[in-house]
Amino acid sequence: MPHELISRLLRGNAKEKKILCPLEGSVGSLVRMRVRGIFCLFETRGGKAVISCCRHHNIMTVYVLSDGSGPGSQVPSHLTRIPMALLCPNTNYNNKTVKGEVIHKGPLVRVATDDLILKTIIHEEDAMQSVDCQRMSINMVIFGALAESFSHRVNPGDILWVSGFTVGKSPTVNKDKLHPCNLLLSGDDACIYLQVSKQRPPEPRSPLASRGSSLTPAEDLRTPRAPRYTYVRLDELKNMAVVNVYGVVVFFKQPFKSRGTDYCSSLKITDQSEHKIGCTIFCEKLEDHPRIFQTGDIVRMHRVKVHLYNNSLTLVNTFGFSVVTFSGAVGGGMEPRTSSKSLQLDEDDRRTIEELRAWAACQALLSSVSAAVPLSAVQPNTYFDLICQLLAKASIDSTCTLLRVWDGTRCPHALLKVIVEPNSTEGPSSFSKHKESHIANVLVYDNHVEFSRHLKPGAFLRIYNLRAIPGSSRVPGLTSSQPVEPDHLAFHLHGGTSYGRGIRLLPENSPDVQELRRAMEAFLDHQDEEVSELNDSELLEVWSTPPEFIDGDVVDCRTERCCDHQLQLVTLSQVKQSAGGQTHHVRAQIGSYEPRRLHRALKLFCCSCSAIQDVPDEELLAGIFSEATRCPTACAPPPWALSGHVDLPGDASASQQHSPSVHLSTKLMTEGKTEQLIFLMGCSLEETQHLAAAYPNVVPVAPSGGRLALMDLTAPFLFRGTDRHYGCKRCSEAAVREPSAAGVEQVDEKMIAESETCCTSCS
DNA sequence: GGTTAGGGTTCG
Repeated sequence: MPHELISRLLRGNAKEKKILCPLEGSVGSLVRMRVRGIFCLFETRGGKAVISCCRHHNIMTVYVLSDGSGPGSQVPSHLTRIPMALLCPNTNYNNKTVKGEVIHKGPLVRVATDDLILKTIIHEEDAMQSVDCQRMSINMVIFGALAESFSHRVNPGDILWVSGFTVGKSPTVNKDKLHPCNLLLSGDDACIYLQVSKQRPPEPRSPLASRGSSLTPAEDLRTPRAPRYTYVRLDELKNMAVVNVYGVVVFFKQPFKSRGTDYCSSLKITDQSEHKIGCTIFCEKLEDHPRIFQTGDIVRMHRVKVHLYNNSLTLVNTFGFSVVTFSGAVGGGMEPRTSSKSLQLDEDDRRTIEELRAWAACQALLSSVSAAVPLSAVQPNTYFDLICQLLAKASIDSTCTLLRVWDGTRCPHALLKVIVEPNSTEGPSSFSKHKESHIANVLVYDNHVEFSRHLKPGAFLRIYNLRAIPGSSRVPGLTSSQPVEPDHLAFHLHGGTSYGRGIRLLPENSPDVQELRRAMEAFLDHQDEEVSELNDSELLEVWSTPPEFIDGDVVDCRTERCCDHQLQLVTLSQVKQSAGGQTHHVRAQIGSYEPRRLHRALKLFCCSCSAIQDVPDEELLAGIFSEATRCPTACAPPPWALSGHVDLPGDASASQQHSPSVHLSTKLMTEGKTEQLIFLMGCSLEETQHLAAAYPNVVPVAPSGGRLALMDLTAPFLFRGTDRHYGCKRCSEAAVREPSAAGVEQVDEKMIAESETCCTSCS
């Protein structure tokens, strides 16, 4: 194939890509060829091969502009800037450049074996350029090595100058309301000049990076390189050295406010050398501190300095410090906990972590440490960690705050009651009798009062070194008229940070929170049974909202009502004081609602067979997805699909050991709608959502009987942005088929549902 | 390239 033809194809419109060419060699349904450095994908059709896709595998990548003399000064002078608003298809943009700030960066998606695609949105700031807002942000599609380099180098907030691009019509303009064109970057000429956002922390200086020149070509990240970091064992530390270390946490304190400008974390780590080394971390921002949940966690620290203090070596963070924490559970997840934007995590790191986990599991390192205890197992006169959900909180006085928490289990001991004013409570001031019996009142003192100020009801917490005290003495807020209850268990979080005393917010994805949710779910299921036996007044208490009756007349009941604002606005307290049977106009903020788990109040409705089914809750869905990820079985992709692997960006890919794959319809590809529909296999719910943000239609699939199949119909069969579309378990016959979008401008849920023989019941 | 803290239970 002549090089000129391919060059034309690369720059040309979609129609030109359908040129027929003679079949060369053995061709299956798809074949890949390399012609003068250009990868072409051919699809057989009637003894001829049709070019499906072809990309130049260029090596040049993203240029990072040097700091200094002002933005844009190093962009080559032969390039003239063109306002984004003036871009239109089929125009020659040689020697032109478009400038914009990255406002969205999609994941790097691998299609076939050698091609990569990344979608990003850039925004043009300068007001002088255009008054048309829609034309101020544009989708940019980057192919090949440039996409890979972009994925590693560029982040939202960075400023780009783009050249060597072509301009095509945007297939998503109706949906995303962005510029009607796309910027397409592939081939030799495509070039990106990058000005890293000032807000972004600088990356560590690589010894490989060249210095002194105004333009620094980014490293070619596909080539294996020497390990970026070396780690020093804890028995080989030398005073005053700046080192990188790995260690198992044997002691830690949550960050606390120092007398200086920073928060201070104190921890002690060990490794196979059995040396225990204390570490002190000073950082102004809490998020830059080690995110340690429990002893046994593994930390990796870069750029800590060895100091000698009291004849012991200690580590203190120094310039360019970064830390990442992992669970210490053998065989556990590798989700990195870090604020670092440029996390590097390779096979060596994973091996080091697994080795430390395996080693620590055989050591008696953690035997003396207080483990987390559920409320059902709390013993009087002990210190323990409590993993719980905050339901409500109330300030008692300047040195004491009440946290009302639960973990779904019930403490066998009678618990201290603390009476506070309902209007001083954040969160619900009362609960059903059943739930109340599962709630622990935790009194936190002194420095923990300040931290508690930031906590919101609903948050998941780990409270460290909580003390269970029987026969409580007088409690602040208790008036003399209230009897002291001698045999009740009180929970105190004393002031100070001894023994790591403190509170930590747990993220939703932590295994502890997932376990907590299971316990709460079990509680709620049990409560549902009880509610059905409750009488009316108890129901009122549970639902907190009076039934829709006024003077015995049924009030019009709709999901949404409009207020005509004819009545005078009154306060809730005025309503409470007024006689019944009146209509009021109030404006109020929702303090709480029941049922807390809204998915219980919403149902999916099938318009074909009128079946009603529950909306699955997130945890159940996450379980279905992770189950499908865990059991990778061999699966032949359908003959109509072009298959490849997905590289998820940053942390996500680093933390997953699975290998997600993507299947694209070759038919859609030839119709120029490649990205309109992707079939995704082996991704977690979170990853699927992530990709759904970048691609208009994402169908999760799983192997079944050696073939590609839809997932269990409990799960959505289609993600469209944040919308989820479900099949009907009763009447949908789910199957994966190649969709046809001939003559259709845009792929939508209806079209997909029809081709999947799956009815949309709700979204 | 400068401070902070430098684990080891409150005293409610």
